[in-house]
Formats: sequence, C-alpha cells, structure tokens
Amino acid sequence: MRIGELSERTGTPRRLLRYYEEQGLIVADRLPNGYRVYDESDVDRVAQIRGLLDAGLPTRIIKQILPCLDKPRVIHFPDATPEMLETLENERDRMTARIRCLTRNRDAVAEYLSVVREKLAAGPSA
Amino acid sequence: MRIGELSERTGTPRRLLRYYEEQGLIVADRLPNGYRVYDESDVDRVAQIRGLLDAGLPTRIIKQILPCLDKPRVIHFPDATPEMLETLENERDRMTARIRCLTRNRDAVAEYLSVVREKLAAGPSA
DNA sequence: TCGAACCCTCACATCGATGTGAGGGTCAAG
DNA sequence: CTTGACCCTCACATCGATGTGAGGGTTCGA
Repeated sequence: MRIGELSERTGTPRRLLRYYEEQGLIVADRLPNGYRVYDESDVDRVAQIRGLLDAGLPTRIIKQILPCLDKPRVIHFPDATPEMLETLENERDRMTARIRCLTRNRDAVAEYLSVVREKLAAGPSA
Repeated sequence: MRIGELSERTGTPRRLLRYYEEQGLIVADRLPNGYRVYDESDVDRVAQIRGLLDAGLPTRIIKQILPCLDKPRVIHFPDATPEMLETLENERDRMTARIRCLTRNRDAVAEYLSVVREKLAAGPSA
C-alpha cells in the first residue's frame, strides 16, 4: 500500500509517517516513481510507534527498542554493544517506573470517578 | 522550605518548579519578600508531577487528575462538571492503554535482554 | 560594608513532535 | 489533453517542556 492508505488505516498524518521514516523508525520501499510502499506489517508497527510515543518515549529510544520485538524469535544480537545493552536496561527500568506511576494514578482517578458516580446516583441534585 | 531546597530534594530545576506553579500544578506561599515557600507535601507532589510528565501526560491533564488524589479521602466533587468527568474517564482509559503498551514493550525488551545475557554468558566471543 | 548565595521576574532560545503549505511530479479517468 | 487525486521534497510555524541568562532585590556572615 502507499502512504495514503497507511495513513488512513493507522489514523496517522502522512507528515508523521514521513517523519518516523526520517527518524529511522520505519523503512519504506519506493516505487520507480519515488512513491513509498508499505506492507501489512507496517500497520502494526506504526500503531506500536504511536503507542510508545504517546507513552512518552522519544523516537531515539523507540528506535532502539523496536528491533527487540521484531519478528518472532530472530534475535540478531551480534550488533549489541555493551553501551546499547545498558541503554536498554535503563530504558526497561524507566518503563517499569512509568508503568507504576501510571497505574497508581490511573487507579486513583478510577476510584475517584466511581465514588463520584455513586454519589451522583444517590442524590443527583444534592 | 524555599525553592532551592525543594529543587535539590526533588532533583528538579528551579525553572521547572516555577513553571509548574505557572501551570497551576502547585501553589506556593510567599514570604513578605516574595520568596516562595513550600512544605514537605510538595516534595511528593513534585515527584508525582514529574512521573506523570515523564509518562507522557501534559500539564493540562495532570492539573485535572491531581485533585483526585489529593488528601486521604476528601473528595470535593461539588465542582465536578459532566465535561470534566468525561475528560477524566477518557484520560483514565488513555492511561490504561499506555500501561498496556508500556507493559507489553517493557516485557519484550526484558526478554530480549535476558536472552542476550544468556547467550553472552554461554559463548562470550562467539 | 561588602561579597556570596540566595531569591525574584522576564524573555528569548532550544528541542522534539506536529501542522501547514508551497512548488512540483505521476497517473488514471473523462 | 486536462483535471483530480495521489505522491514527492523542503521549509517554515507551532506547541509544550525545558535551558539560559540578564537585570535586579534580600540576607547573612566575614
């Protein structure tokens, strides 16, 4: 598929698909006329990128963790330098911290909402 | 305490403490000379703000969810408009989505790391 | 009284993610 | 051949979070 379809299917502006490519997060083949072509797997990949961006990770980091989830179990770690492994470990820990923070606050918001809803159901205009 | 101490204890630049105040995330009393004064609870509050910012939430949203976790159980929902409740529900769901995305990817990174570590332990230079 | 170490406000700069549009090719259908 | 719907690159604009520094007060100890 070309960029327009991918944009529509992922709800992502074309501008951003090009930006993600520029940042090395996705690679697109080109037709002889220069048009980008994508395949089905790019739909998931873009969704993943957007999810991570939305969770606060910068493209620089996303670029590093994406290969870890590539393909089924084809771990191509020969190019894994010690610095890179350390970066990944740090990022794993940061993600864990984020998850904890988000969970705690999400639960608090959820509880607040349920209490308010309960009150509203009991005495609407009180 | 004044801004310098809070900055040091939270590892947050003074500039940002002032910025958070400007965004309505924290309120600081003032000494007669204009200096900001904070109390112990602000240390936790700043940590919470930073955690949420790091998790990708904008100050505008953080400002809305902070009151939900304020104090023990003093829910002051009289000023809870329907729009606000809807915003909170949306944000709760977005946080849940973020948590799922982060967890999935964190686990993948963690597994990648453990496999690589294992390989390295087995045949270091192979 | 002077200097160091605080604090203040204001304002411009940077950085990453994104919006927007100019200027211009490609291609299929009328 | 032309029009409309695609696509391209390039470049400037915006927005939120953050850096940086100018210009200036306050406090305190040497």
